[in-house]
Amino acid sequence: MSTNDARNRAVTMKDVAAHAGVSRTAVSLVLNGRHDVTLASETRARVLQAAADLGYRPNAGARALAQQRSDWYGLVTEIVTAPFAVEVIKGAQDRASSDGKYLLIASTESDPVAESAAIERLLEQRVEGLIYAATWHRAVNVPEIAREVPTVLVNCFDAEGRYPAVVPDERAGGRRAAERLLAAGHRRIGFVNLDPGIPAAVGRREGFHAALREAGVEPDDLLEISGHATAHGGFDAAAELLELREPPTAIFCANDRMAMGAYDAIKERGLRIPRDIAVIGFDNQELISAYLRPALTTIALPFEQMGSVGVDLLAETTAGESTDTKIVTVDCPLLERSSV
Amino acid sequence: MSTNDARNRAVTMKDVAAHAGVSRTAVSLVLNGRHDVTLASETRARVLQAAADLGYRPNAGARALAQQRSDWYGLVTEIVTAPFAVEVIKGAQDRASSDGKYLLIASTESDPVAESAAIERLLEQRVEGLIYAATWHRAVNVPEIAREVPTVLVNCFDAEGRYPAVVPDERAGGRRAAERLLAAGHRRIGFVNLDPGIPAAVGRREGFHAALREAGVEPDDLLEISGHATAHGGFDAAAELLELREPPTAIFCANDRMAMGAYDAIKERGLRIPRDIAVIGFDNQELISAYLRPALTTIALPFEQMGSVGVDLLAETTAGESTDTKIVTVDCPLLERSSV
DNA sequence: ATGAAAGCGCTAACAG
DNA sequence: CTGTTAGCGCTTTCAT
Repeated sequence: MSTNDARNRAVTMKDVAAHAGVSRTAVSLVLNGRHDVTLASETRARVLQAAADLGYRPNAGARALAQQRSDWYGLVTEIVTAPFAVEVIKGAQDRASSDGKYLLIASTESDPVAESAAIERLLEQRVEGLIYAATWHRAVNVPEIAREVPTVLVNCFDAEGRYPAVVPDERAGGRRAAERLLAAGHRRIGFVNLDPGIPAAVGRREGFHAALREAGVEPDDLLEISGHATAHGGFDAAAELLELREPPTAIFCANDRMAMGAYDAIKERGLRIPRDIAVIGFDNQELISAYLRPALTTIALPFEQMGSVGVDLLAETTAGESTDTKIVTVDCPLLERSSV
Repeated sequence: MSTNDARNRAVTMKDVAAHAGVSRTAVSLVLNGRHDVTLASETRARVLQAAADLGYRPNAGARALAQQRSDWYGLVTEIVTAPFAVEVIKGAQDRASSDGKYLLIASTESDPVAESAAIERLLEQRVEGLIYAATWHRAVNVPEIAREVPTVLVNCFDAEGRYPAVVPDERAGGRRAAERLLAAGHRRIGFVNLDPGIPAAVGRREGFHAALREAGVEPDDLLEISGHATAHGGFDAAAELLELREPPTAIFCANDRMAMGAYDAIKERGLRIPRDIAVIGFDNQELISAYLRPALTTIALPFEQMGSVGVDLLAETTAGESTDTKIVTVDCPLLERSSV
């Protein structure tokens, strides 16, 4: 057990040096494992022993000040409303810590003023870079102040392309969903899409169509509905689809919440999933998709990976290896469960 | 737009002092809004102007070093698996920032080694206190190292009572659920409980019984089942209840996931909620409860509030106002929706 | 190989 | 009311 606690003045390098009978420099060198300078291995051992004896703990702030380098990245996100934010954080944190960097997380509520203030705070802490993450894929306006430090966007992008960004490959995801359904033999596939215009709706639809055409199926407008992106929206849209003269044998819901609603509409009609009608979702919102009956086959949004790729991009930029504002796209894998 | 950016050496207080033609002390005094000393308001104005001109931004780390006070709290939690962690973070962050404190968030995966390491890291950053939050209410073993700094537990408690803690009032929650059902006229109420032994199961059951007895209803063992705490577990348990010779007219599910399963069991039998049978949940896992059809009436777990109370407790302890390890209990409100 | 000394940006006594 | 001085804990030349 260490000998210092919050009450006693913390053990410093000076104490360690004194205890080991060496200079502060020596201590610093040893403790930082600097092998570019050669020191007597006996000295090294003495220092290590002294540090252990005294329960020495480096002061990260002091080191940052001396080195002019904080080892911190700031992550700003709308944490409150975001079941997804957690995954981005997880991915970013893991990746960052493998680089010896830490994450300072600032949550905002998409209030631009609060957002700028939050970033200001991060800059006062001298973060070396910023990750700006959105909860749904879209164009964003990053506060100007973010330009003072390398910044990368996650699950969003700058309308004028001024920042590097990482976003999900919506198109490939839509294609993958369609292909899965086609592979199961479906030809009449209903599509319950999100609000038209947003990147997720556009991309998923494009991929969906591309896959259909490649399989020789012409997309049918009658089978496509844009619903309100909730369970209720999914319920209504699915109900509409099922009332068609020639109803689809499968439904692709552009998110899991709508799929949840579609399940209800389907079950209400006494139909069985997937025997009578197959359903595939998008997002992989675990809480829903894993617990629906039957469990929902869906396309996952790779939040964790986006977080980690975001940090990669940031590391590159910080290191000055690259200053171009490329947009990296990450794949949306299929999660096979039991609804197809 | 400010005149400094990441490339140029940042503007320091010295620069501001020079620009304003005053001493560094004066700058420090003005910028910290110290009204205990009196300075010429003209000086004050000059300093402010200079700071603005130069785009001065205080260096939080340097200030912390000088003041021997970081203004940081560390929050450690199993973030990955936790849809709830976010809410605790939100509550804690809001409360902390109103005290001028920041939160350093460390996520662990309930691996004790990683956990100690994470705390070690926080201590290196010289956090003034620690909040240790669990994702489900239980007794925990906090790493010894946490003792070096004031620490409070959220949604968990130390088996030996060595730390102050804030936990949900499970008992009152269970009582509230029962009372709601009783108020709707139900007398035969099924109870699908969590794994026996855990605080949530024990407390909710006690409260449930207490309310029943007060209403003159004797708890009936036949109506109580401990299920696996998932949608499947809820499905099976509800099915069992519905097969009873005298089935219940309402079911209290000890969490929303089980309620989700119960819905399916109920609907499969052609029964309507709440007309034929009422359902009440616990936890208020929004993604589920708000989107089920009908939306689920449930008892909310007050994560956000626990986070904020946790910070309060920590502030007290840090300020030395209190060193006792009291356990604060916070209320679980009823969320009225449409299933009762 | 080791130690002395300067400095990172800021605060806080204390003297003017 | 202002300026000087001395740290805070650590890193990093630069002599020795």
